[in-house]
Amino acid sequence: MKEKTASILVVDDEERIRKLLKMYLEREQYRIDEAEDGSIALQMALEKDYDLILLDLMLPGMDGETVCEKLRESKATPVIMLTAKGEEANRVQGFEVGTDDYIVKPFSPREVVLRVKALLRRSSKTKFLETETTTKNVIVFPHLTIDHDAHRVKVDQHEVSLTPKEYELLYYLAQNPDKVFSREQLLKDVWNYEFFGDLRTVDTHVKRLREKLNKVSEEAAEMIVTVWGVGYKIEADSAT
Amino acid sequence: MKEKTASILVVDDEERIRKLLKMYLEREQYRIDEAEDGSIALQMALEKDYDLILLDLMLPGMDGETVCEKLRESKATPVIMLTAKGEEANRVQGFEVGTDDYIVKPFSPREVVLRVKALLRRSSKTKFLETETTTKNVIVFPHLTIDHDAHRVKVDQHEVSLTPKEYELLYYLAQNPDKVFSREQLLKDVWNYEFFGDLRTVDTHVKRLREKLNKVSEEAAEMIVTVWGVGYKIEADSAT
DNA sequence: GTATTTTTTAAAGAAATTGTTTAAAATAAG
DNA sequence: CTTATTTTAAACAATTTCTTTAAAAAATAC
Repeated sequence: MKEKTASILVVDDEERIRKLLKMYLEREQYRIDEAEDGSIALQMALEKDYDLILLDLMLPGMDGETVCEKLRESKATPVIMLTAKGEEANRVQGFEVGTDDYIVKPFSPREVVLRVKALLRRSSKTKFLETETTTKNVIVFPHLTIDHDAHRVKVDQHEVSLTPKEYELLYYLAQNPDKVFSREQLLKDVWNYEFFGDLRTVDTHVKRLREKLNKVSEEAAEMIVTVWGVGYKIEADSAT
Repeated sequence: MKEKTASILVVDDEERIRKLLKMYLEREQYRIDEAEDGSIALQMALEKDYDLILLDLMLPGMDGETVCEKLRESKATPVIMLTAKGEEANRVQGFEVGTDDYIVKPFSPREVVLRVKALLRRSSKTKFLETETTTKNVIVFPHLTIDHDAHRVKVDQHEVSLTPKEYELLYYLAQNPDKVFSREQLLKDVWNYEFFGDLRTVDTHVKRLREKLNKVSEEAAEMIVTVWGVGYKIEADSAT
């Protein structure tokens, strides 16, 4: 099948959020349109066949729920809703308006990209049933295995329990083996967009991560490599 | 070689119900057609050989019973009837017009998927391969056994009596050992589609579940594992 | 219709995670 | 070899998440 880059409509009244999402999604080769007003967004979504819509709940013009509802009258475009934390975030979000997924603000860019990819994969899968390959999200290294669906990390068959941030960090590095990330970049991608903390925070997490891995296997711990003056990376071939 | 997936016709006048069913069934690799009108549904069912039909009782055009009756004149397609709560649900009349099973609204998505699988398995022994999650009738863990047919849970040979929700929750988790579910997802799948309550509801049920299991065996209780920042899972190998 | 059980909500207390700070160790460079 | 810089380590404070408890609401049985 011919690969076509998906086009995505990003709807949020805050420009910095739109730009942030746009930047990260364009990096993944998606084509991005923006809207800051609900009713305009609806118009756009009706005119053009987007592959996915990222939709803020609270919007001028028309709120996200209503946009979604009205859109559903004629289209089945997948929708990911963005909700601010207080905004009944700890309730089950209704699929009654036809939302496919939702993300709570402030999110980490990484999270959004993952969810977008997952939803696009799901929705294209239903379109072409032949693609029945059960996409298992498992990353395997010589001593380390990360099963993302089960949210489980194993070092030499031993399960290692990681905190959320530790897991996120490891998973992010593992997704791009051998690629070095600066502390700034890791903070930007893995942490949420409202966090502007100390760069040493990354060090601390790396330290704790190594510690936990090292309890099982020294080789596994040594996979997380320090690149002096630059940052950190995961080394795929830790031929120690 | 391509594997054949079952095709299902979903008939309901409410769009959100159709979409809901479609979403959950497509997730199980079934192919879904929709109809909102009774007589149109009948036409479709006669033209195409569906493997199963999910049929709402109350329908515009022609009610579910009549659809089923007329269909039976020429076809034996398995039918699951959907009935609203008050809607003469207690009358097992449904079976007289050739219904194979019936589900009372509001149902939990999980329930429908289980019933559909069960009926498909019954109606065609070898025609279809089991989809992703194999529905077993007895699930056995080191200290815990769940006999779904008997609706009975045993911890180290001792029967533990659970409330309906407690049982549903445990059974759902047990069907996907080691897989982590968010509270959100548990509420969506295990609770009925009209429930939009608090995420903490899950915590309370987990707590009581652990409590009951713990009365018999500490190991059994510890099988229900909290994954911080993510959700809950059942651990198959509780080799603590 | 009342009583009982089950489910849900709410709120306080406990536990775990995260971020900051400080000091020590390691590395690179002169 | 010495110094400056960077990274690691460890301890503490702040925050977040989870558990527990109790009480209200809903469903079910009597």
